[in-house]
Amino acid sequence: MRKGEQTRSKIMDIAEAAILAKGFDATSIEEIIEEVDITKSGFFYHFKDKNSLAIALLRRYIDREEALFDKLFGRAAELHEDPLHAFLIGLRLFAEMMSDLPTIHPGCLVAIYCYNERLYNNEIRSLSQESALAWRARFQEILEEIAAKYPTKDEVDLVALADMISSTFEGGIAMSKILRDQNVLPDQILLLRSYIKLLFLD
Amino acid sequence: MRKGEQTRSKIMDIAEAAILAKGFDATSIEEIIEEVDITKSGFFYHFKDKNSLAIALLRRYIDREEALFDKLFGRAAELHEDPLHAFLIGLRLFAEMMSDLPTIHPGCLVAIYCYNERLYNNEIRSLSQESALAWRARFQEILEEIAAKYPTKDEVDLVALADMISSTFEGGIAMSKILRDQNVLPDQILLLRSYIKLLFLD
DNA sequence: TGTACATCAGTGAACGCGCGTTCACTGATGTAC
DNA sequence: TGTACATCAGTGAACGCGCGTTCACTGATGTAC
Repeated sequence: MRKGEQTRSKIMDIAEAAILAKGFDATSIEEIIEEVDITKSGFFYHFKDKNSLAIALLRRYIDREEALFDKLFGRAAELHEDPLHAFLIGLRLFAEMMSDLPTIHPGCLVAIYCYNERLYNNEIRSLSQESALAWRARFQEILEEIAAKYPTKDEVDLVALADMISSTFEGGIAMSKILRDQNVLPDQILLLRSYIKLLFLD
Repeated sequence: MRKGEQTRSKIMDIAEAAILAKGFDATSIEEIIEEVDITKSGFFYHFKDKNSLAIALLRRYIDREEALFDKLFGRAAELHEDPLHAFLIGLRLFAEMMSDLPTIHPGCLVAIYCYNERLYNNEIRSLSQESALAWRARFQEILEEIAAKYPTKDEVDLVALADMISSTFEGGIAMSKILRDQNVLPDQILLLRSYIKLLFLD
């Protein structure tokens, strides 16, 4: 890795942590560069303005989240050939991962941005929406495969059910933060899992 | 209502709308007073600083939310004497109310603050946590009454289940905003209702 | 009923500071010949 | 192998503006006697 790339990702790491903890506006370039140990002009060598930092962080975050879900539910599919049981395993792996964090989940950048929304910033809104639609598509596909094999015990819209995974994630993070209790997020994921089980099984 | 009180609540109304739309830091006193049509000193006559506006807004928001839940689930209890069915009715009323909003749900102040968190501000953190604990207590009581009568079809922690109502609310709002689709929130509440039904009934 | 004083609900001007941004410059490293 | 030039990865100083906050003052309304 070239030196510039190293500095650039150091800026992004530190900025992301600060933004997740305090919000975008409350995080100043000044405090970022102090921790990175470069000057302000050094920052502007890597990012043309603060907004392009925000966008770079969002892109990276979305890619990582995507990769995480690939890994998680890919692994689950390896462990069981039945789509429903694989999904239930995936949700448990997900809950375990959220439970094993050393601290409270730092938060979701997409949610942060949606609560720090500047009306003029269309790119961030579009990126966020697209990533939420990608999550929806991912889970919708899984759920349709399940529904083709298992009849549901209650009448539900599979698109809304697909959104429930993201919604549980966002809600669980928010409640974990508000209650200052890191167990809330994994517990909510397990409740979601319980619902999926009751909905499709026995 | 005295003139001062009128101005004060006008400041709060306008500030709340702006904060829910853009976040706390992104909302300047300048833009608030312009819409209220007073001078900056007029603002500081009513609030000693920006932070005390934040606290006043949070207290009012929590009180209103509390009153809304009282009304909703009180009405539901009038409509059915059985605790489970009353709760299911309450959740449907809740979903309907969120569905009938003229626009996308403006957001939850508690969540906004948790994502705009200044580390130094303990009062806001405590107020938020207390209100989340109050929501938990409210729903835990209902759920225990239900569980005493109906055995659950899956092993669940009633405290986590009580948090699920708040979590669904927060997650649904966030996903509604991210997806720019106001149906997401009521749909998620209905899925929560479906889970409660499958968990306790038949 | 009139006067004196207090409180209410603000105004107007100024201040200072932090923050994002710009711009001219620079030493170190890489590349072409 | 040495020289010329280009690119990389920044530095240092300055700027301007918006923002939260302060402070001395003021007209309107309320209250006591």
